[in-house]
Amino acid sequence: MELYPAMDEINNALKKNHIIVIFSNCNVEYSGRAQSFIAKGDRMIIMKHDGTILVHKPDGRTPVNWMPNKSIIEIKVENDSLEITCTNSKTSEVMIIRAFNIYSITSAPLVDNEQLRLLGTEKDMSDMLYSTPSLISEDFTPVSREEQTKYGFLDVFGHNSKGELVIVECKRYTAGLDSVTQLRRYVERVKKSKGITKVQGIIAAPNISQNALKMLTDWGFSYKNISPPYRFSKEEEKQAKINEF
Amino acid sequence: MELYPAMDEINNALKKNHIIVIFSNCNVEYSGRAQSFIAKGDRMIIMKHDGTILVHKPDGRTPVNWMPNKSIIEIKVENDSLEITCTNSKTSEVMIIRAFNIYSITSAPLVDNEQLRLLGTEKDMSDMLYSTPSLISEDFTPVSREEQTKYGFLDVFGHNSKGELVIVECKRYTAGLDSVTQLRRYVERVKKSKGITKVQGIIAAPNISQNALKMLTDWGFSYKNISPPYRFSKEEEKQAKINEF
DNA sequence: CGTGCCAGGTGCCAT
DNA sequence: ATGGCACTTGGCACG
Repeated sequence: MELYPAMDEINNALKKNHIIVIFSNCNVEYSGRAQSFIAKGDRMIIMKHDGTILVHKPDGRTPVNWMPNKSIIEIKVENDSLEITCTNSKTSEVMIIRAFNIYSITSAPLVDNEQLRLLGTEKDMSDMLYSTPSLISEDFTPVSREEQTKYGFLDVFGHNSKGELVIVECKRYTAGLDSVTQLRRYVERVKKSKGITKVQGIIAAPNISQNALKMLTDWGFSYKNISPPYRFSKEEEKQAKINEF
Repeated sequence: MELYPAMDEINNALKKNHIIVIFSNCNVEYSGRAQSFIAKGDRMIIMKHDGTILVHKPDGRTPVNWMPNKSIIEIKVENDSLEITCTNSKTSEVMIIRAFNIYSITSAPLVDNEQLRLLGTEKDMSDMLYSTPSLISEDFTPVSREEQTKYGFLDVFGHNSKGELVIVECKRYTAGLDSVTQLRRYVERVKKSKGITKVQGIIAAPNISQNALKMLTDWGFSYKNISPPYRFSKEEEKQAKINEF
């Protein structure tokens, strides 16, 4: 495809706020939070109307280069290439794509007002523990969940029958060393704020690494094997079907 | 576009290991590590020949749904839709796309053997501090960098002239509470392993949050303002913006 | 806006 | 495979 017609076609599609996909042989230069370069190769360039730009290799889940939304696109023809300069003033980033061959340009005015509904997050997990505290222990009364208390952000926070405070840190995957240090930080913060020495710390997760478990018990905390919920409730499923029509 | 021809075109492109881009009106259902659903809307579907599948909304950097590589794609025509089922046996995930309208299908045999070269990572930063330790202090002699010592992962590890051990934790962005707890964990590990009480802990970063700085000093550690190579410091960035006008 | 923290995180490299 | 951790992390919620 010739460079000038390609430039015109892209600029037209940009003007119409279309989403644009370009298959091309190009190199990419990036400068901003870091600096990068990738030499000539066949790639897919995606331009979204919010100013997001993605450059994808033929393989892999993650774009090899990208620019955040609200980026500005400028195109000009150089000797042997289409030079696409993407700048973002907010983040002080620049990405320059030099396309030496353009195989195809596709664009379309996509409209999508729907939002993803997701179940099985850590929030769902802490909600579950809040409403069914016996999953943690018969001797646990939750007080707050997923809240920014004055002691910090605590997943589930409550007390036992002796009145001792209990802090539960949820992880939806394997808990590692970082999870334990996080719990420790919360416990220390509460201890210091309240001027008390006895606070129970619990990690609730479907799994925990060996090192993390050792560090956990060394610090006098405990582990409870709990998996996050991951299914829509009956009501939500019904609602999903209704929304479709 | 009719459903049967669309199915044939996609299957042909899959057979040829092309990268495929489909603009369509579809809903998407996901089940695996969590569960999700998004109702009908215009989206871009990308199929890569390594089995990666991405579903993009017209906006945003992140795909609304996706499947990891080595996923298997099966397509069939239902009453009113093209049903694209993506399964990954390794991760036990399933994604089902129901396309009610197919606006366009584009495919191409992209070849890309190049790899991204990236500068300004945390590794580059620890390399810099290792080769130019005076950036930390005139009284600092590094011994190892980015190595799995028997004390754990330490970014830069060394000693001062009094023979006291020094641990430097690098961050290429603003250091937060987690950075401080990470440093503390490393310092404690070394102290315990060596049976010593005096270990210097230093955070090297271009910036540090107020809370993190307080926790850092509370724990007797210190902060050194250092930017990763190839990245402007906060002040330089500000200056750069001023110079633009 | 910065700060904190989850994510269906992803990717890389180590044991 | 599991684990420990950085990432141009991205994204959101809250002070």
